[in-house]
Amino acid sequence: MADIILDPIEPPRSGTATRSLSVTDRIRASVLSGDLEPGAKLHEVRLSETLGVSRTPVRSALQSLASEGLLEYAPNRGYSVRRFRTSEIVDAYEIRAMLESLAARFAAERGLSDAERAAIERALEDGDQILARDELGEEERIAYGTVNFIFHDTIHTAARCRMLGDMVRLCQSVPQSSHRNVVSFDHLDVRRRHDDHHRIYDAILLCDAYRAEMLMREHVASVKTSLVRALSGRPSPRRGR
Amino acid sequence: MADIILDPIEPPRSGTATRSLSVTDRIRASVLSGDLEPGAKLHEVRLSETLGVSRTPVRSALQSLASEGLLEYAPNRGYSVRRFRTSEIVDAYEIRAMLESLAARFAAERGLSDAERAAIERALEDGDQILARDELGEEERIAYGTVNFIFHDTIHTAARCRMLGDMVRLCQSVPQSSHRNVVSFDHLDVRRRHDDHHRIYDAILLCDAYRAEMLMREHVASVKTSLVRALSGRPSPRRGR
DNA sequence: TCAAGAAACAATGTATACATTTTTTGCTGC
DNA sequence: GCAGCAAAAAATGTATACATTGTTTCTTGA
Repeated sequence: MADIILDPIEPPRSGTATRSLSVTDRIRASVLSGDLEPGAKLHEVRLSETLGVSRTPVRSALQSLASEGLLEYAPNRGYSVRRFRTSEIVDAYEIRAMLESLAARFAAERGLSDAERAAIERALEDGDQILARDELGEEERIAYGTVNFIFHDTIHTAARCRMLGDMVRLCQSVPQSSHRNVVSFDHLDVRRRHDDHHRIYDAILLCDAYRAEMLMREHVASVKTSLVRALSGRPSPRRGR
Repeated sequence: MADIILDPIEPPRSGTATRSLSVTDRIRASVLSGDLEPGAKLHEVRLSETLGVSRTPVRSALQSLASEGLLEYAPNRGYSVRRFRTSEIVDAYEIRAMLESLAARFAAERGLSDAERAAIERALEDGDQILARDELGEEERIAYGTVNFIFHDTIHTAARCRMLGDMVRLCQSVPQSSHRNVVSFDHLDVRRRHDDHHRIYDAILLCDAYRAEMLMREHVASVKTSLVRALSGRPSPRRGR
């Protein structure tokens, strides 16, 4: 039984958000980490006992996670962990490519704030520094993952479109699709994609909306390609350099 | 007070779905129709009394609608009808253009079932017939709205990508963005867009993924253009014909 | 032995009471 | 009259009891 890993929710110390939100985060983490296996049924009473809360916040959390697409719901039959086919995970990257390319276009059309420019430039410099080395250790990978996240997230913000940000988040809340995995690919691929970041930023600065869109679309699509390659077990092709 | 229009929920006659779902549909309709004004606060007790149910299904419904993006939620402060700026409604069409163009590409790449081919061809023929007249009455507009919906919905189905369908639905669940409005534009615009449908279907049949994508993107974007024109009060330009 | 049905069980759906937080009200003092 | 604070009111958050639905198990009959 997989829900043994779920420790009780903290006592209601003030300043904490509602129990419903805490429980939601806890269960979401269990699903995304794979501790709760796909297809597993989520019993309200069992969860409430494990987490030390009543069924009310548990039900609220399950409903939230279902609307995020992480759980399946059937009336009178409860919730279960959604099964994601590989094709769905790959398709999620195609969708992200469309959404993020639109975000890049919006950012180019609508301009960056000073803070956003600073954040991106910082992310680019930090990335340059991390990738200067020949080999990447676990620590560097995590660090670059953060840098990568900041770059993309800042552009989503600069797009000034809440719905777009929400949808990108939906794409990312798919098991095995988290941004952590992105950096676990080939070193050369990561460098190439960091190069993409520089180009995308240039296009946005120049208000070249078309180029920003196309570059971002290709950028995200290349992650899909790397993913497919990794899933099929084939090594990444050596390009002439 | 606007929630007078909400009649009580039907008694629990069997065969009906859960009260939570009924309440969700009821409140969603009130929000989309504009009976509940943007920014209005939704009090759980008041709603439960008006609808003749307890707070439990009301809370469930409010949470659902918030995750659909129709309501705002703040912990300990409840739910209110989300205000949509005009820019957000327009942006929703840009997002739809990206998503539906991807759906058209997927449909072209993955092929149509016999039933889907039949459904689209039926929609195209019905549309031809409706638009053959010189003027469109209210009845014809509603009929064409249905035809238009079937065309797009069938392509979403043919894309074989649940996440894509879910996201398009999110785009459509924006006030003033319902497909009903699409047909209330200029007659020539509607004809032009029906022509688009024919071309898109051709491209999908020919497995021309690139063309299907581009045509669909322009198709949805043109709705945005019509919307912007309608919002700004300018008449649609007469093109030479 | 197996299919069909009924009863027991267990799960989810709903109502309601209580707890906590937010908002309002009204008082006090300047 | 108004700023600031305290108490009261009202709203949301949570727990729990009950209702309804779904599932399992056991019995019964062929």
